[in-house]
Formats: sequence, structure tokens, C-alpha cells
Amino acid sequence: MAVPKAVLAEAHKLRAEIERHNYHYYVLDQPVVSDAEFDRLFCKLQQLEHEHPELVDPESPTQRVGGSPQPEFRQVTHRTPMLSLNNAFSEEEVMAFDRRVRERLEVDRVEYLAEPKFDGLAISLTYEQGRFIRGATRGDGYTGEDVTPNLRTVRSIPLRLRGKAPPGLLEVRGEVLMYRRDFDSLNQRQRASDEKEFANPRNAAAGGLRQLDSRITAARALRFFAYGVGVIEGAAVPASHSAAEDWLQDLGLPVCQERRVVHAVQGLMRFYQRMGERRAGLHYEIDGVVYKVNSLAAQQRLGYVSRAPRFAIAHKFPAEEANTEVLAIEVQVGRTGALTPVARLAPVFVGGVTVTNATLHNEDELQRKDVRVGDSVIVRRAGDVIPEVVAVVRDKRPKHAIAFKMPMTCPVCGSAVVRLPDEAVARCSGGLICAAQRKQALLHFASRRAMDIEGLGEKLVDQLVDRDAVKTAADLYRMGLAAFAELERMAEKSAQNVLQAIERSKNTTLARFIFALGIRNVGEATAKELARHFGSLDRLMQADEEALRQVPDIGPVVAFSIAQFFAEAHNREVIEQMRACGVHWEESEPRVAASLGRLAGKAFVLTGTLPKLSRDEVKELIEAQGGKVAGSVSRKTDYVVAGAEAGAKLAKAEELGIPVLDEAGLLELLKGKR
DNA sequence: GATCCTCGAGTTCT
DNA sequence: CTCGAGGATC
Repeated sequence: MAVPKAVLAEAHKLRAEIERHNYHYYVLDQPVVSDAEFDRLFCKLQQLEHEHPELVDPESPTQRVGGSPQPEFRQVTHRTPMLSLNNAFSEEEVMAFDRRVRERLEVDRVEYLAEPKFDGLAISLTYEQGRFIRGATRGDGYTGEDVTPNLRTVRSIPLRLRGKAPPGLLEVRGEVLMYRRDFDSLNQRQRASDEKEFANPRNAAAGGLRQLDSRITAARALRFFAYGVGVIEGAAVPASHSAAEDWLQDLGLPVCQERRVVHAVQGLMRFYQRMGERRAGLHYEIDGVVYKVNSLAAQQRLGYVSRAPRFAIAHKFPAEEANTEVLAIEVQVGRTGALTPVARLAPVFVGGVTVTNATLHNEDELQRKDVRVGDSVIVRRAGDVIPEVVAVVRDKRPKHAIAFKMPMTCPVCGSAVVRLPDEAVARCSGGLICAAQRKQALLHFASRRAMDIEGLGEKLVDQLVDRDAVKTAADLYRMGLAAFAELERMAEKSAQNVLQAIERSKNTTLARFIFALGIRNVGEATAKELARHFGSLDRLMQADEEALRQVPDIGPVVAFSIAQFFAEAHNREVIEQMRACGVHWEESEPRVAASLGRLAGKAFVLTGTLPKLSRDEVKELIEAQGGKVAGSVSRKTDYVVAGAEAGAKLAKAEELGIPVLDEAGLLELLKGKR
């Protein structure tokens, strides 16, 4: 049965009106009707849709209630990566940032867009032909999770863009957050229903966004603010960042009203101070301000360094500090036997979380700060993450406060504690006798960047080691289901999951395996270098210190650590056992040794962007033939490889009369045609 | 021998 | 994130 024309028109009218009010409320922050009036319109539309189910449209404002739970989140790859920003903590750092920008752009004065830095979660929204089709979390910056159903429940995110001719494709970057008042009422509800309260709005928002059941998200009252554009197709690209944000606002997306175009360091510092004053009065929490070079052409010229843009910086507010008391100072034993003093603190709420522990790093550091048990101390979260004891309040020191002394013997295994004369750390000399070191070695072995055995966490390793069920990493590969049966809190299902993860880890890479061994001074980067250089584990194991030193970035100390590790019969045995259990990887030919390649002993410096090859690819090609790639030009440099937008290094090369190659020239050289 | 840079290792909380 | 140490460079 067709819906009467009049009803259809009525529904359209209501939807348009509700969307207009949403726009005024969320985007312009200037509601034109009372909440009661808005509710009345909303109810009327709901009723109409209820009476005429065929009216229901997924883009109707009534459809923001969430749907049934999904089994999991899909992974989404961002078309352009969502990078993080570098931080500045002082005026000096901001001045240095501005200076770098001016030098690179060769101008005297830069126009910036300044805005608050939201303490929320970065997300990306994709609109096709003006329709909201996908929303994703930032994730690691390259891939995130598809949270579209959850974001559909966020009322300030338009399901359709305003205007007659929306762009064919638009990817909007912005932040999801929770207003303080919504956070307070959420916690009130949690309290009332005897559920766990959230520590801060950020966590509540994060929890809300990661719900598999979007109906829960809908109940969290999340907000969204846009601050950038990832991809535009089918519309003119704005000339400046501020113009882009104005345009986003015209399209119906909420953009922060505190944003300002300012000039030079003075403008930046004025904005910083102003936001510091306004901070407490805002609806949402911010942890600093962001400055972006306003001209998009200039942004492009500035480009990126590793993972962060050179055209923007986050100027953070000073970390919040709090007072608390040192209840005890305990000692932890790390993978290498390092003894680390840790302060147990009376719980204190600082920077959005309750802190109970803080590392004191080592004996010297502890002495410098002179922290004693019973002391009253000032605590902050360094870089807003890791708790740190800033200072002791000396006036409040009780008479009985006890100074800490590093134990003479290991608190875990009783072995002697040794501190080498020119080292800062004291170490347990017990080696693998020490249960703490064995546990840490296993955790390292299983960690994500090593063998990546999911589910083999601290609790499980504690039990396995305490029961002597596992002594070495090789033992992991010889465990059956039965070994888990007697463990506490281990259901058969989760035991199977761990076994499966262990099984999966057998298929690995040489670099991961070398890293997993936990050789002293051999981290991820060195392990990769070793794998590339030797190509096979046997060749690595047979290498003497002399041969090891040929590997870039390996000097006498690291070479000694590696040789010593493989000289140990026990270590060789464990490796053999693992190989016998089926741990395997692909081996390759050893890379041409530096003294043999065509480019042996030649030093290269790369600058600018080459048309086809990436920096890493070029580096690999040069190193494959025994050449070296250095960071800066000096008299020792043999060639400079320059691409587009080459900078000071090219100038220096010309000054010193060093041959400069372009990509084609480099390729010819590599092929031996020169 | 001094200095810059990168890597390794240890750490917190959700 | 922060510190310390190792390596490379001048």
C-alpha cells in the first residue's frame, strides 16, 4: 500500500526540520528552538514512521539508536595515513618549530591555524556523493577498525552532507569525545546501576566507540568535531586549512568554534595562553593546542619527517601534578637482571588515571631525588603517560623516613647483585637461575614484535615458571593441553587458544627469531640488520666477533654480546630444540659483504624525493652492493643522490664538489655502467 | 675527545 | 616516554 502523499511530505518536512535544528545545535552551537520543541518534532516523526513503516529510511534522524551487535570489527586501511603530531612543551620548542618552518619556506612570517587539541579519539569519516558510508578509528595510523554502526549513532555526525553538490568523495578527519556533563551523568547512571565508573571522559568515549553493540554507543552521548580533510574528489581543494574547516562547517560538519588564524610566534603564544584560561570553562577536555601552517601549498612543501608532519605541532599544557605518599620502595628484576626500584604510592588521581606505582629508574636517579619511604612526593604523568616522581616535599618528611638501599642479593633468587663501575644499573648475577629473568625472557620471546604469541601473558608465564612447567622457550613448543589443565583460571577453551598461538608462531622470520632470543644489546633493529647481513641462522652462529663487526651499527660491545650468547652450549641447545619442534623461517643469501660489493667503501647521502624509489629502497639497493648511506654530507661522502625538493645537503655537495646523482644516474651506477 | 643520533631496555594503566 | 649506552662522525 502506497503512503499517502500528504504523509510523505510531512515526513520529509519533519526530517528536514530536525536536521536543520541538529545543524544549529551541533555545528553552529546556536539552537533556534528549545529542547522541548525539538523533542516534540522528533516524537512526531517517530510516530509517523511507526504508523507507516514503509517510510523508514536508514538516514532518518530517528535511526540513530544503534543496531544489533556485530561479531567483530573489520580492519580498514586509511587512504592516506593518519599520522600523529610532534609535541612541544615549552615556548622555546614552539619558537624552534616556527623557525624551522620559516627557514624551509623561506619566509619571514607564517600564518597559522590554531585550535584546541581535543582529548578524545581520532577518527576518519568517509562520505560518498554526500552520504556517510564509513567511519574508522585511527588505529596504528595506517589501518584502523571499521566502527560505522557506532558512529551512525553520534548525532553530531551528519548522515548526509548539506548543500546541492556535495563532493564525490570526501574523507574527513576529526575527534570523537564526550562532553564533561555527559560524562558526569553517565557515571551517575553507572553508579546507580552498580557498574564500574569511568576514570575520565576520554576512556568513556573510547569504550563507547569500541562497542560491538552500537546500542550501547548510542547511550553514551558522544560528540564529534572535524579538523581536517584526508581525501577530496569531485570538489575544489581549499587553499588553506582554515578555508577547509569553514567548508566542512558549511557541509554540516561540526568544527571547533575556538579555532583562530594567527601569525608568528606571538600569535601562537597568545592563543596558547587564551586557551589555557578558557580550558576549565569548555564543555570538553583538551590537553593542549595545535598549530598548523595555514596554507595547504606550504603544508605540502614542508612534508613529513618519519611519522609526523613538519607543518604542525601540538603545544601541550603542563602535565597535571598531584601530591601523594611513598608507601614503600620495592625492587623489580628485569629481563637482563636489571634491578629497578619502584615506588609504591598511596593511590592518587592525576592526569585522568589513578596512579599507584612510579619507577625510580636506578640508584643514582633515586639518590638525586632522595626519595624515602614515608616521604610526601609530587607525582605527574610524564608526557601524560608514565607516572613520574617529580620531587620530594622536604618540609613534610617524617622523622622516621627510611632511605632506600639497593639490596646486596637479588630479591627473587638470592644471587649476588653486581654493579659495574661505569654503569648506572645494578644487576642480579643469577642469569637464568633467576626465576624473574626466566619469566621476563619468556615474555619477551612471546611479545608482539618477537614471536607474537597471543595470550601468553604475565599471569600465565608466572604460573608456568613457578610450577617449573616451562624452563626455556623451547619448552613452550613441547607443551600439550594437559600441561594447562592444572593451572588456575585456565579454561580449556583459552588453553586451546594459547596452544594455537604457539603453533602459529612456529612460522616466523629470521629477524623476529633473532630478536626473540633476547641477546643482550640486540633489539629489533639490530636483529633485522643481522638477519639481512647473514641471511641464515647458521651463518650468524658461526660468525666470530670480527665478522660481526662488519655489520653496520655493530661495534665491539654488541659483537661481544652476540658471540658470547652463541658460545653458550645451553643457548645452542635450546635453539636446536626449537628447530626440531618445527620453528622455521625463510633463509636467504647473505648480503654482499662491504668489502666485496661494487660500491664497497663508498659513502652515499640521500636528499630530496626520488621519482620512483623510496628512501628505504634506495638504501637497500646501495647497501646490497656494499655501499653505505650516511645522514649528512662531509668530505668523506662519495656521492649525493638528490631528488625533488633537495635541501641544504645538495648545496653542501656542490660546495664540496661531490658528484651528485639523480635516480637514473644512481641506477646506472648500480648496474656498473659508470 | 666531544657530540650527535639511534637503539635498547625498562615502565604505567586500561 | 625517558634514560643510558653504543656507534658513527668530526
